[in-house]
Amino acid sequence: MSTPPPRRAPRQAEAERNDRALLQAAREVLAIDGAHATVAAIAARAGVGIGSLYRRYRTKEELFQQLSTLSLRHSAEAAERGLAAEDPWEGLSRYVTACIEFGQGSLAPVAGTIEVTDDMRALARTANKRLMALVTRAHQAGVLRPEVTPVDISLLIEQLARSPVVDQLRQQGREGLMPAATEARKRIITIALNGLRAGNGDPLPGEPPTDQLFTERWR
Amino acid sequence: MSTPPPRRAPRQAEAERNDRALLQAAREVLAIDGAHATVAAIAARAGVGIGSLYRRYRTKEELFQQLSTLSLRHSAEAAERGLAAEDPWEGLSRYVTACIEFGQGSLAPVAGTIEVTDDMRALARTANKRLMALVTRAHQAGVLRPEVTPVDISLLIEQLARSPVVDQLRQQGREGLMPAATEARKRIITIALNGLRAGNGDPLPGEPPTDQLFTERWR
DNA sequence: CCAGTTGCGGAGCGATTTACTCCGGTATAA
DNA sequence: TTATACCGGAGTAAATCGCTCCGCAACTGG
Repeated sequence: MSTPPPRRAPRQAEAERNDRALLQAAREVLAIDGAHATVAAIAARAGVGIGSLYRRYRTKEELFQQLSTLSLRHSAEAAERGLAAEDPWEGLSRYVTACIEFGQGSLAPVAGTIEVTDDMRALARTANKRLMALVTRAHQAGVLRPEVTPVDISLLIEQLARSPVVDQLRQQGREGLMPAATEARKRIITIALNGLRAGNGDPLPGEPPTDQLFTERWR
Repeated sequence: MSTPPPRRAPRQAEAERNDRALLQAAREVLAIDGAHATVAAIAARAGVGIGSLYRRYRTKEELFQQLSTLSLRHSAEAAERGLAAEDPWEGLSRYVTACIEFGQGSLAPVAGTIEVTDDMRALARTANKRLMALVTRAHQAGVLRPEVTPVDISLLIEQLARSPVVDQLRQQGREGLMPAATEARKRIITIALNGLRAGNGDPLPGEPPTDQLFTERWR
């Protein structure tokens, strides 16, 4: 009848490692399989049993929500770091690079399939506000093509956030070629970033895109 | 006992229309669902019965092989047109644009899952030879960044050949936003092409990628 | 060493989805 | 009208899905 004394969980460290592995694995599997990503594939890639996944997240949707929240938080932080940089171009290009490397783009396929929480909405607003500041500052410094809008930047990030080469080599298990693929990917990103700089090449066609393109997909 | 006179097939025109619709639908579904694309989804998007699909192609693999062959043929032809252009930059950039618009990138997920025919190998060789010529000519004219290799170009095409925004809006059936998405996509492509031009921005990092990255994936 | 507790992996479950077959019906040329 | 070539999609066995459950291993306090 006595209250048992509080005890430190025996295997808590392993649990935390597993959680991180699950989140990273989920990003990778989502990048490869898109909307058809399965919990079995995620658990397998994390080197973790299915049971452990379902102890931490009650459903597949809950896992994806957590993934989205973390991604948005990371994006907001990256934008803050970008604004902290002295050089406007450095700030913007580091923001873009950070978003790409974190695997922001893996989340595209879950848009519309999960319920958007208030947390997610607030983080998205913050990140977007900071991105606008980054773009404005770069425009004023004259280092960014004047026609480029924040939505252009977001779409460019989304476009570069998945790497067909890297994803497919991962899927085929050809780990030996991965370093070369990662290097090649960095070159592609550099090319795209160079295309954003002021003074180079053809003007951008069409009207500036509205952010409806970006928000509407999450319903 | 007389030989029956040759007759024109009653519904042959419809059959041809269906074939074209199937191929286009396959490209779209592959772009959205990747390796998990199903025959049912392809037939439905084409507005055609499953039976009609299987009358034309004995298996799913046969359909994908035909798709790959057509895509390679298109790529070789686009490179030829590029070489025919007078301006070296115009020739290269039209080749890139043509490859992207044809949906070259939809095929990435089928790499390694289908048997490569001799036809496909020959077409790939031709296309690659012409791409090398395009790149060399652009280098000699001094309009292309000197570090850029043909493999860089191929990887850039692959990177741009799928559009996260467009694909997802299609999947969600939001046809109303598609024109805006298509315009926005063109801006992204222009940005990337501008990044290829000589004289702008940072140098490309790392070693030039080997074409092992590109060939190995088809086993 | 022994209990006691906590988290582990994965076999198994019912429901769904898969590639593909088969056949009754329909559009078209003669 | 009749013959023919092609159509759509219900149906089939097999595979796969998200998720539950439980026997077992790893760790802590005595």
